[in-house]
Amino acid sequence: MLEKTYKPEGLETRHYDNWEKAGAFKAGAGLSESDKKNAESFSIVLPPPNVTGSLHMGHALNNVVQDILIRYNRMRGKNTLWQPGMDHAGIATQMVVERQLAEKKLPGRVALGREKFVEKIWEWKEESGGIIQNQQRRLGSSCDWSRSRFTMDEGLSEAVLKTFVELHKQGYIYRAKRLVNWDPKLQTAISDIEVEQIEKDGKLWHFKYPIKGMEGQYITVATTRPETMFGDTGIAVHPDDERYKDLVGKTVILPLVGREIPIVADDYADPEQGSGAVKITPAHDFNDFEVGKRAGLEVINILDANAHLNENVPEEFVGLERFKARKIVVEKFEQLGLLVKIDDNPHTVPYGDRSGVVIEPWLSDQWYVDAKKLAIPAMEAVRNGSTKFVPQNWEKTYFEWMENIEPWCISRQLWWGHQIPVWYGPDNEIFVGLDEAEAQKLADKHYGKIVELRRDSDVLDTWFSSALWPFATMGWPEKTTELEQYYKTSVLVTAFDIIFFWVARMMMFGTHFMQEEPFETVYIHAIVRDEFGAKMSKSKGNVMDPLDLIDQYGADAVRFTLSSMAGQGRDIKLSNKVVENNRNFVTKLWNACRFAEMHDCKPVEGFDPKNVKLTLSKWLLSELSETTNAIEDSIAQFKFNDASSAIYKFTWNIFCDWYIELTKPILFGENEADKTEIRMVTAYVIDHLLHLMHPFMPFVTEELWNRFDAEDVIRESMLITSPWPSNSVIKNDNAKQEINWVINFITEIRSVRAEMNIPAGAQTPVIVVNSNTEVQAKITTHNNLLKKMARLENITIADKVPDGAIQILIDGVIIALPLAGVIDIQSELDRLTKEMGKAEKDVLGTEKRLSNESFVSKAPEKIINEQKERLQAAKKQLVSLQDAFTRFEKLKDK
RNA sequence: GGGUGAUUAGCUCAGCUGGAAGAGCAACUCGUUUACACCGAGUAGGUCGGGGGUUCGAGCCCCUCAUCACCCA
Repeated sequence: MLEKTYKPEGLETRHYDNWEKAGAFKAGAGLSESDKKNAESFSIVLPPPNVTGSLHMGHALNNVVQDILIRYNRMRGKNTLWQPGMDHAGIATQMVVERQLAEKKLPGRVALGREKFVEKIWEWKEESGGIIQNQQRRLGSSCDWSRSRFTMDEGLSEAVLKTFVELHKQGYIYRAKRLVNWDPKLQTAISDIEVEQIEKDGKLWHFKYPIKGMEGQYITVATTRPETMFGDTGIAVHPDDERYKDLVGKTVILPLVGREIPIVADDYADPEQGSGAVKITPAHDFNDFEVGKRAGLEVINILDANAHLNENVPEEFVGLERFKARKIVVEKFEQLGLLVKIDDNPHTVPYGDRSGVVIEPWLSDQWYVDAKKLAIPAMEAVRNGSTKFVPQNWEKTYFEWMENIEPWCISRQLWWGHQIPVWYGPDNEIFVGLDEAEAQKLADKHYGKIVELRRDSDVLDTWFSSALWPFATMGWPEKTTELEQYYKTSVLVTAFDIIFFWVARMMMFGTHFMQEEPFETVYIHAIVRDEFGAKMSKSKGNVMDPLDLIDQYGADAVRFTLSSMAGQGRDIKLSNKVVENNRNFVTKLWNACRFAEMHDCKPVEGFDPKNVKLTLSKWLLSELSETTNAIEDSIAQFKFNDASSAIYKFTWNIFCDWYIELTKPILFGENEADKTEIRMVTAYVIDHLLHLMHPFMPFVTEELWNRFDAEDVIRESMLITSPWPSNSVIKNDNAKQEINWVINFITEIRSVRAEMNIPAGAQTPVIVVNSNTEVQAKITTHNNLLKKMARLENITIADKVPDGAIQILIDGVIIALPLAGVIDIQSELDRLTKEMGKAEKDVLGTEKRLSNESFVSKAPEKIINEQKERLQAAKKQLVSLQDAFTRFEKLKDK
């Protein structure tokens, strides 16, 4: 006997372990060897989370969606692969370990040296890396853990090196001295998208620079970064700016430095901004760099890797930290009388998203991938529909990014990562090879003698390896059977803020190396926020831990919540309340099964749903059939919220609210044949339903399925690998109509009873007027049912509404409840008045519409007929209400 | 500054190619009965952000304004 409520604790891990032990997560699970080859494939690569990461709500949603797809397709007999793993998260991991060493007061990174430090990271990884994978298990994610990969694995590392060498050979990778986003704290270049632009209340300092050869004449420039003035190599004004027209071509003497720098004309200078003249510091600003290039200005780097002033500034300033330098520069200008004014100036400042310090555009030697070229086939794949975005409008974001893509800086000044396979000769000649021996061979050939080589100390950007994920995890560069079976993958599931990070890069490398894009579909889901719509963040303290929620409500409730919210636009606002409601839903399902168990509803082998006799059975099977269709269609369109609501409605509103209630008179009754049928149907429907629900709520369904089997039938498989039910049951409109009539009848009477404050226990007689044989047949068939559900004393047929009876109209048939004496006449008059008001409005509205000539001539016939019918019904209703009103009024007068 | 999206019941959101607005929660009323109080029955609640247009007909299409959010500069 099932307990009164479902208790997920313990049971979830038990099922999970069983599944895993049985190999149910493995690639191709549930299929025989020969079927594996023949079956259609369905594959997903999990966007690899950070090895340092722990599960947050976004991951949870992401996993749930993928798991629904995988479980569904696995049940449908597809050859499935869900490839999990992690990436090594260069910066994040290095930071974690450095922090840990510092906390333990152990020698730090530099003291340890590269080799020892990397060893420490591996130690850390073995011990505490990858917590997230166990957390994913708690959610029920059914990935093939036996295939789990790590971007620093041997195989993946090889693939990474090969990729680099190949791309270099093909001319897609080159070395260049450019401005990069330099993180002075982490001492590495970082990518554009790791830079967060934050709005700050800054200042705009206006400085006067003396013009050479024009005694007492100055040009005023405005700057947000006074300290960079040491690197100024020009002043730009707009070519059309009348104020400065005459000055173009002249030079100014840079204060504090004494360098002579030109005034140039360039569109970049905005006459509306500040003074209209802008100082140009090509080495320390991305825009200035471009201006400098156009005007042929000198590039002077004035900062070192720590963002302190270097030896390119006057001696007294050398070594100053950048913000200190700013203060001093302003003071000096003030002393010299060259400070014009200081305006408040809110503007955005770039911060490193990991380090939290202000990022410095900094000139340095780095390796680049020519992303512009690689982007072309990657864009084409989306344009020609080979890869589809769902929802489609995200392709705009993809194109937007791809079309404006910048060269991808792939070198990082870190120790944790794939060291770049580049060696330098004594004269800095570059040799690229898979290993040192190969590079040495090239060098020996080049120099004609043996020389000592020095390896590039930088590592590759983590995304360089993640970009290979969809195929390197399947064994590339080898030609493996996995690649053949599972590439291109069916779908990538991710959030929109990741389009730039993963999707774009995987698309570029996939199309380039595999000659085939990595994904059929890219499904983009929303971002999970707190109940007020704020981004969850540790500093705000509004983080909802999915594991807490699972502990509190069970994994199935969490999963169902996320899937039913998955359709929401860009933000999902999550609160405990919603999860609680879905926990209640799980309990509801549990109790429905409990009811079935109590009434001995066991699956019967050989039961054929086509042979049922009772209308009630036919109706339920028809609804089930429709629900199955709805779920299948919704999943096919990635509308997980629609699928969820179809499940919810069927289970709660159809199966529990009506079917179970309607079966009670039978199950508690005497008709054994009917009873037997209802038992079989109930068991069959539950069995079918558990299958439908399993992808969404794997634990409770597996548990129920296990406990809910026929005594003499031993389950040969677990629900997870048992086949998706075939939907051969045909819709039955007649049964639907009939049961809906019954439901309607009951609902209407209940409604009036409640409104009239008839005590819940009181049984009332009912008189049916204006009926026909069809209605009378229904009443006869369902007499018992109607009486029980609507609390009726009896149902009689008459041709006149008795005085003082309340009346309800269903499809033109009057249902009268003779309640004179029981109810308050005035309140019935009020009720009738209200009803008449509605009916009248309906009549008038429809009449008006039908008398509109252009409506009648232009609207489609179907609509016109609908309106006519509507008018008829409304009129009938109105007349009948008016009759009732008159009768009651008379009663009142008496 | 550029882009994207949102605005529907008190709250959170559905609403397919235009045919008289739906769900869950919350609120209120009432609970006979053993699947379930993590429940049941019922009630109330909306000028679909404002304005204009197209159409026989607009929550949906077009224009415009407003507010909010996010992304990129």
